[in-house]
Amino acid sequence: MNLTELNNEQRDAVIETKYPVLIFAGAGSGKTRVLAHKIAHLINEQLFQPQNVLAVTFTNKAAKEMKIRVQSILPQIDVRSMNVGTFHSIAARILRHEAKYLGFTSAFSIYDTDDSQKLIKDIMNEHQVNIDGVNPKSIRSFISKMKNKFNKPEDVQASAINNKINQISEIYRIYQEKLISSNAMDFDDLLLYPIDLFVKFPERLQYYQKLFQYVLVDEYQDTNKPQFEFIRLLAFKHQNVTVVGDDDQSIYGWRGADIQNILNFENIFSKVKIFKLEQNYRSTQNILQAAHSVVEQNTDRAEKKLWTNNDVGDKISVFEAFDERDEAKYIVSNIQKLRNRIANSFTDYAILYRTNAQSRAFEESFIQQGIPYTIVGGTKFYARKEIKDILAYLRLLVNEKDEVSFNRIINFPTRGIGGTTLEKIKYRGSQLGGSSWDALDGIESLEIRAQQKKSLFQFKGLLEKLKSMLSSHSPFDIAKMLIQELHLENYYTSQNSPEDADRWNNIEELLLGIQTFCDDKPEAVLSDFLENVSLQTDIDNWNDSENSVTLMTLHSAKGLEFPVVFIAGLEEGLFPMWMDDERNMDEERRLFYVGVTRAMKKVFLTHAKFRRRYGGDSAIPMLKSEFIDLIPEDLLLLDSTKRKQWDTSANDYRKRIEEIRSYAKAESASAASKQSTSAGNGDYQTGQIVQHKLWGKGKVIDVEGIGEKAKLTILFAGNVNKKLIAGYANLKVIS
DNA sequence: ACTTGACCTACGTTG
DNA sequence: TAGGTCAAGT
Repeated sequence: MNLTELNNEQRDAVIETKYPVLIFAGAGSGKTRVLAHKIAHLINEQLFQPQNVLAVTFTNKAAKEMKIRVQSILPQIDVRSMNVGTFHSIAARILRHEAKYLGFTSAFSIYDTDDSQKLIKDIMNEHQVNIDGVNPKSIRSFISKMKNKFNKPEDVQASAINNKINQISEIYRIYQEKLISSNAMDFDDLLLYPIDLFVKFPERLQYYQKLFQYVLVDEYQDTNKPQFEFIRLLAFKHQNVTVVGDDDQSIYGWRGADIQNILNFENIFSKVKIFKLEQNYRSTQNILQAAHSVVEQNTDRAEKKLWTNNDVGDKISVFEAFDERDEAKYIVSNIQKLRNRIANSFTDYAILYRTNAQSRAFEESFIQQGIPYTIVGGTKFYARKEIKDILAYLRLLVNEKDEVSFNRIINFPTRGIGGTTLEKIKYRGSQLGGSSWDALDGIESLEIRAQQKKSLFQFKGLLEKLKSMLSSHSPFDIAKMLIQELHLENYYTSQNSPEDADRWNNIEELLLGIQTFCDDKPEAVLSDFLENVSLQTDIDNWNDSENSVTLMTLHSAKGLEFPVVFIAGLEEGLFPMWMDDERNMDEERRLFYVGVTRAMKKVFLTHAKFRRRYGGDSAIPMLKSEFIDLIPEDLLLLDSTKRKQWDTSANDYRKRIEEIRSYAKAESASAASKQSTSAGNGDYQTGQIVQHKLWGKGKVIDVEGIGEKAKLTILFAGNVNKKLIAGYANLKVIS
C-alpha cells in the first residue's frame, strides 16, 4: 500500500495503530484521506479484518464514499463488510438485533421530530395540559436536551425548580411510556438504548467489543455525550480508536455536541497520541486568513493556524444589497459572470445561508434567470404530508403498536372516523391492555354507528390484506397495492388543483424511490426501507453530479468544498444569529469559519440593508454583520455595484419602509412588462427538450394555457407520457 | 363528521 | 406567505 501521497503528519497519524489517536484536522487538511488510508492500512497490514472495523461518519453519503475510497486503495480486498455509517444508523442496526433485551421488538418504529411532536401534542390534549408559553415544539426540544444529558423524567422532576418544569417532567414521563407502548424510539433514544444495553447486559457489550475491534470517528468535535459514551464503552477495553476533529468547526453545541469530548478523550483513554494536520490543500491564502481572522476571536480554542502553499488568490468580495431580492440578483448575476473566468460548471458554486427560509429569494431569482439550482435540506421530501401518510400506513403494517401512525391514518383518506369514534377505539385498546390496533378485533361490540363500523371493517380488511403480503412481496409491491387500494390517484387528481397534482407527483416519486431501493437491495424488506427513510440526512439526498448551483445552510455544508462560495445574509441577528451570550457567539464564529473554509478559489460575502420576514410587505432594516468588520480590510474587495441610489439621510424607519415598498412595486412592474414584451419568455413550447428531476429528459408535445398554470404534456425517455403543471413541474429547459 | 373561512403565529441550525 | 386552530355552517 502506497503512503507516499500523504504528508509526514498524515502518515504518522495513519501508521500509529498501537495507541488511541486524536487527530486535530484543520479545514481542508485532508482528514477524509487520512481516515480512508488509516482504515486501508489496518486491513492491509492484516491488523484487523474489514468486518471488525467500525467507522462513524457524519452522513450516510460520507459513509458510502468512505467505503468506495477504501476499496479504491485496496482493490484486491473486499471491504463491503466494513461497518461504516452515522451514529444513528449504526445504533439502529444494533438495536434491531438486540431489541428483545430492551423490551422492544425488532420491528420498532423510529419517530422523527414531527412524530414526537404529534405524540406530545396528543398527550397535552389528553391530559388537558395548558402551560403558558409552552407548546409541543418547545417541550419536544426540552425533552431532547434532557435526554442528551442522560436526564430521565424522574431526574427532571426531582430537580424541578418550579411547577412548570414539574408539569413538563410529567409529560416527558408519559411521552416515554407511550414510545415504549408504541414499540417506538425517537432520534435520541437511538443513541441512548445501545448504552442501556451495554450497561445492563455486559455480554452484549463484549460481543460488540469483539465485533468492533477498531473504532474510528469522523467529525469528532460534534459528538454529544451519549455518542461519546457509546464510543467509550466499545473502545475502552481494547483502546483501538482513532478520532478526527477540529474544535474550530464545532457547530452543533445546540444539540448537545460537547467540545469537552475532545479534552475528555485524552483523560479517558490512556497514552493518547495527538497529531495536528495544519496544512490546508483546499483554499487560497486570502480565504484562510479571512476565516482565521474571525475564529481567532474565540477564547476557548486550541491555538493553531492553518497554512497553505496555494496562491494568495482573489480578495474576498463584499456586497451590500438593498434587500434579499437584490442580494439574490447580485449572486445569480455573478455566477453568470464568473462562469467564463473561474469555474465553468454550475456545480462549482454554492450559496450558503444561516436559515433555510433564505433559500426562497434565491429560488425566484434562479427560476427567472433559467439557471439550474438544487436546494439541499429545507422541507424534506419524506416530511411532506402526502408522503408521511403513506409511510404511516407502511409503518403500521410493520409495527402495529405504532400509535402515532395509527392516529395519522385512521381517518385518512377520510372515512368518517372522527374524534368520538377514535376515543372509543383507544379506550377499548387500553382496556385490552394493548394498542388501538387490538381494538379492531372487536369492532362489532364498539358503541358506534353502523357507518363507522363499516368503515372500520374496511380499514381493518385493507391492513390485513397488506400485512399478509409482508413476507411474500417486495416493499414496492406492497406500497403500490396500498396506493391503489386507497384510490389515491383519483383522490389527488380529480380536483384538478395544481397543489394536489403536485402531491400525486410526489407519491409517484415515492414509489420510484421505493423501487430504486428494492433494486439496490433485492433482499430488503419493508422495515429496511422505512429505516433508511428515517435516518436519511439532508446531504444524503443531494445529487452532487447534477450540473446545478447548490444552495444549503452553513450547517449542511460542513465537510464539503466548492470552488466558489457565496455566504448570504451577513447581518447582525441573522448571521450571527445569537449575540446574547459569548458561547453562542463563539459558535456563530465557528460557523462562519466553516462557511468560508468551504471555498477553494473565491468567497463572496453579501448582506442586505433591509430584509423581509414571513413573505409579507414589511421589511426590517438590517446592520452589516460584525464578521465582515473582523476581516482585515486589505483582504476585502468592496463591490460598489449599486442597483439603487441610496438616500443616506433616510434613517427614519418609516421612510425606509416606504422606500422598500416603492422599490418592490417598481421591480414587479418591470418584471411584468419584461414578460409581456418578450411574448411568453419562460413559457413552454411544443418541441422543447426539458429535464425533469425524476423522469429525466423529455420532449414537450402539448401546451395548454400559459405561464405557471400551463398544462404540459411531455414525452419522457422510455415512452413515459406525463401531464405536468408548468409552475410545479420544476423543469429545466434544455433546448 | 366534515368543510369552510377567519385568525393567529411563525424564520434556529439536524439525525 | 403558510400552516395550524377554532368556530360556525352543512
